[in-house]
Amino acid sequence: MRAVTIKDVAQAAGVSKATASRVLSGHPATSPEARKAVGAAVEHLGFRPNAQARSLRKTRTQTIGLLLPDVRNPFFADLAHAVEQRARDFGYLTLFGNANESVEQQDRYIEVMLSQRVDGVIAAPQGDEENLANLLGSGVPVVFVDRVLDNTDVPSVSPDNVTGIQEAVRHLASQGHRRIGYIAGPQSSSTGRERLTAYREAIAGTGADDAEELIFFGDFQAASGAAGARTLLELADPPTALLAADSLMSIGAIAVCNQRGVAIGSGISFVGYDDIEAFTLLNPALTVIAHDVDAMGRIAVEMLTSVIAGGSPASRVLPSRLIVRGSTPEPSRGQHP
Amino acid sequence: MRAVTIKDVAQAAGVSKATASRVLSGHPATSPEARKAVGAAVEHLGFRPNAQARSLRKTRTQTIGLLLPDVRNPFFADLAHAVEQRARDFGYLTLFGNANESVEQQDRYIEVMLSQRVDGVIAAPQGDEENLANLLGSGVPVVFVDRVLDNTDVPSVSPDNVTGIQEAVRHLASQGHRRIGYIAGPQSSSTGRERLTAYREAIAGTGADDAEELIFFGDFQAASGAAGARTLLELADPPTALLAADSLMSIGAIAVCNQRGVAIGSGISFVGYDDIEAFTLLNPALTVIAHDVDAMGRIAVEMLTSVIAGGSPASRVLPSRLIVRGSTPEPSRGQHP
DNA sequence: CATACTTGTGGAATCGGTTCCATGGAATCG
DNA sequence: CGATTCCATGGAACCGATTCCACAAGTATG
Repeated sequence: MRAVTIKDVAQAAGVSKATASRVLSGHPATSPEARKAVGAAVEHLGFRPNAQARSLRKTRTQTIGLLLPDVRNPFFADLAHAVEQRARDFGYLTLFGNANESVEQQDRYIEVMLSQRVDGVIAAPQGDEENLANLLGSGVPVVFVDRVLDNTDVPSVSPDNVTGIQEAVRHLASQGHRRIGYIAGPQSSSTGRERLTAYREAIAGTGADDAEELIFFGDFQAASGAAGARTLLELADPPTALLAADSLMSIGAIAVCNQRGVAIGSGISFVGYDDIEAFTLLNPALTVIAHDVDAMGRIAVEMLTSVIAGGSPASRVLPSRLIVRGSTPEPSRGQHP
Repeated sequence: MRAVTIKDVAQAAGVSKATASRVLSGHPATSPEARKAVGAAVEHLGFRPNAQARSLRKTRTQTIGLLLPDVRNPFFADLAHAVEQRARDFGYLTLFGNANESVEQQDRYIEVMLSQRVDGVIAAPQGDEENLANLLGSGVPVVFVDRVLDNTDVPSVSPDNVTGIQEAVRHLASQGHRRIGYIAGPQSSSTGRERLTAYREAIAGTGADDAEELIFFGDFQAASGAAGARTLLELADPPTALLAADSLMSIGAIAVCNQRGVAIGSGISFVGYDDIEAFTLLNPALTVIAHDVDAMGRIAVEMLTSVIAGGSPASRVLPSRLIVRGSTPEPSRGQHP
């Protein structure tokens, strides 16, 4: 069962390969008769062009690579979905690479994508420039998403890591909280660093307790969120409010609070990161720092197509905002401040 | 900045293209000198073989397609991750196709995958055989995962849709529940049909109330779970326990219960489907029907490699089991039966 | 009416690898 | 020692599309 080729189509239509190809690619210099004959042959034979052969000849593959740390993280799943949908609009196929939170696997995927000759890459980078040297040195158009690397001039779309945290800290302080625990992300990522700085500045601005013991350093994974909650709850003078720097660490921390019978909303106030669907299930629902993941994915694709076309779009920072729900109630309503 | 080709490598190493190719593909008939020279040239020039050209000549692309309804569903995200990891072990790249719960997009992705000449496809099919005619008629090896299509002899890995539901219904009945509401999946999918049949048989077996009004037909999406919970809670004689046939409908239903102040665990008992991480956050934690998603993904890949190798592996059904947690408490402990 | 410009077409080259086949030299055998 | 086998190698064909180029026929222009 050999696949049908354009040669078979040409033969069946009584024209040359060249003419068949022109008809199929919508070239204007084709006669109505040729169009009709080729169309009929394609239909009859069930011809499906070989994408490999096409992209070998053209230099474009109409494929972009999307390099993510982990699809199982709801934030990245949403991002993947948004990127894929928008890429489709531009006629691009998206090749997902799941680095599985490892720089080695990230490197392997970079190699694969370059071998596949993707037309461009959208990456949420892990590690530093060195880990991405292959990609950055390849000349392939790249756009960073969610995270940024210093010392590079790669265009990026990232969330505003300052405003959301600021609003959250002020919100908690205005409710009388003085000890606000913070489960930080890894300082190797721009996101982790910027959010921590924002937390420190906001704490200083409100005059709340700035003890270093209130900060736990996690790694954006659920387990580290759990570890953070344990550590902070066991302090001699434990925090009355918790703030976590990403969705998975929020999940881990909430699980620990539940296990220990520390009731969220009454026993402790909690602000999570990313407005994922599951957070609305909690009772009370979670106050979160939200940003528009769909927009982030869409814009990343648009920026990449611009880079592919030879442009050099400016990096963008998308707004974050605090969505107040039941997990950070007014002190008068049962919260011990 | 033209890409480095094997011709450049051959030239730099002072050998022919043929020899360079043999060295690169590990052909035994190569001299140590040739290996050394080619190796050095590859290193020096930064050669990266063009996957397009290679798969054009060989008939294999070392790529498999994974066709899923929606990555944003945590169950499918986990499945995607498992498939990708296992495929990697076999030297395959995974091309994700997100059908976005639409048969049109599914069809589009089938076309893309066939054009890309994937070596095989793992699919959680939507619709019926007709919607997959292109794929099934193409001669490309296919394995179904999670869902099954009748009237086809495609090998599949699916969860045991009977045992888990049975255990859940018996568990609830043994706690004294007589009216057990069921939020069913779409009857167009094998999973939806089998789970409903299991529910009906289990209800009959325990002698609980088998009123048709206790069954709501959803579509495996969160919104339909919410609609189901609303409808069932508004019955003149509402159920004292709810059971939902997938994770997203569970999420929707739980959200509605929370909104209405119907406390899960005390106001109503609830059994969810799929043991996703977020469910453990709930307080009380959710009793669920769980199955081993990782195993499902791994086995699907193994079966597909077997089909690619010319075998015809037997379909497999993986066990489900009930994990009892706080959302279905003993009646004596605060549950009104 | 001769020249120039379109228009549709087919032959052939091309993209970057892999692989068949022929060749020459070294090793092995009777 | 001659015949056979083995090994490493290079030339050339090939995979399936696209595209350059030349050409023939038809149309517009001076």
